[in-house]
Amino acid sequence: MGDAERRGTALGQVLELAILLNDDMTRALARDGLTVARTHLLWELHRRGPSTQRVLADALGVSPRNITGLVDGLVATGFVTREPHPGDRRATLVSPTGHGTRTASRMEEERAHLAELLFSTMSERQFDGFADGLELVLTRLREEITTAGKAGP
Amino acid sequence: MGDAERRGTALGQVLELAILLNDDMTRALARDGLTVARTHLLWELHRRGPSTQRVLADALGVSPRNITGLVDGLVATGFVTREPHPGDRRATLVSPTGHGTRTASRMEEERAHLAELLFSTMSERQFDGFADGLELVLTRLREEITTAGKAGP
DNA sequence: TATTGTTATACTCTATAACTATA
DNA sequence: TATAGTTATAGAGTATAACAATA
Repeated sequence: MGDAERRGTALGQVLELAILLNDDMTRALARDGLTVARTHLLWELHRRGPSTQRVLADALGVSPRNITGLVDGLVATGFVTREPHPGDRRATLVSPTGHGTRTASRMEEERAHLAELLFSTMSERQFDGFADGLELVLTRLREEITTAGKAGP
Repeated sequence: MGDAERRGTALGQVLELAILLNDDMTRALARDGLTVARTHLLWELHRRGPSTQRVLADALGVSPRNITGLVDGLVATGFVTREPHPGDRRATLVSPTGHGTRTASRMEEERAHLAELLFSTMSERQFDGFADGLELVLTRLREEITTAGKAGP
């Protein structure tokens, strides 16, 4: 196998990994009554503590209108609450409920468990080699994106 | 840094890589008037040649109704055609247009270019280490999915 | 009776634009 | 005048269920 072909194979595997991880997460979240987008919001809230919708819109990089919808869904399913912001009557403060906090914490544990599961079969040397390559690929991709912004399927 | 922490960092980087690749592809496809889902269909068509919608539904793992919508979009934007199936008057045959075929071919080239860009800075040894680890991670994840089907965010 | 694709209906994520209430 | 969040509108992706035409 030539270099180009081996690189193509590796890229294919990276893309497959991305798809499998995404599908797996989507399935797992659905069991909790969550979607990927709503979980992303819950996650930011878990990290930042109670926040205005404006802050969340900037954090997630989506429109304020979109945040309204995501918060609507999370309120309806009991993961967050919407309360008047003390001090700015235009704003609302979104906070995780107990259920929301417990769910986010559990997801942290499950993520650690997944990391363990994926990497525990590797030898120290294998893991280091993988981690080094990963770091390089990520750096290269970040550069490429800030430079131009183009890719294939 | 302990093992658990290093594994957590690596998983985080894998997830970031997945997100960056997805965003990058979405942006690039939008310039061609395509979306990820429509491109996936065009791609299958490019590989399989003219196919019925039923076959495409099975190939993409989505509902026949969804294929109707995706094909509608691709017909409207000139990437594929819908014709009566000779031999089964229930079915329709979806085929790539010249534009569709050219676009798919160009995407193949761009993909090879991306692989080159991501991996060309690595030494032979680095690449091999990364590819080995990637193979292991993918195998482990596939196992996990067929076994149960659970993960974190 | 089984299969192919459609119409009908619904939910989620996403965006822009116009508008309300407040700063 | 500027900001926070909403309503209004729109498009894309996804699903199930009912139905038509054909096998």
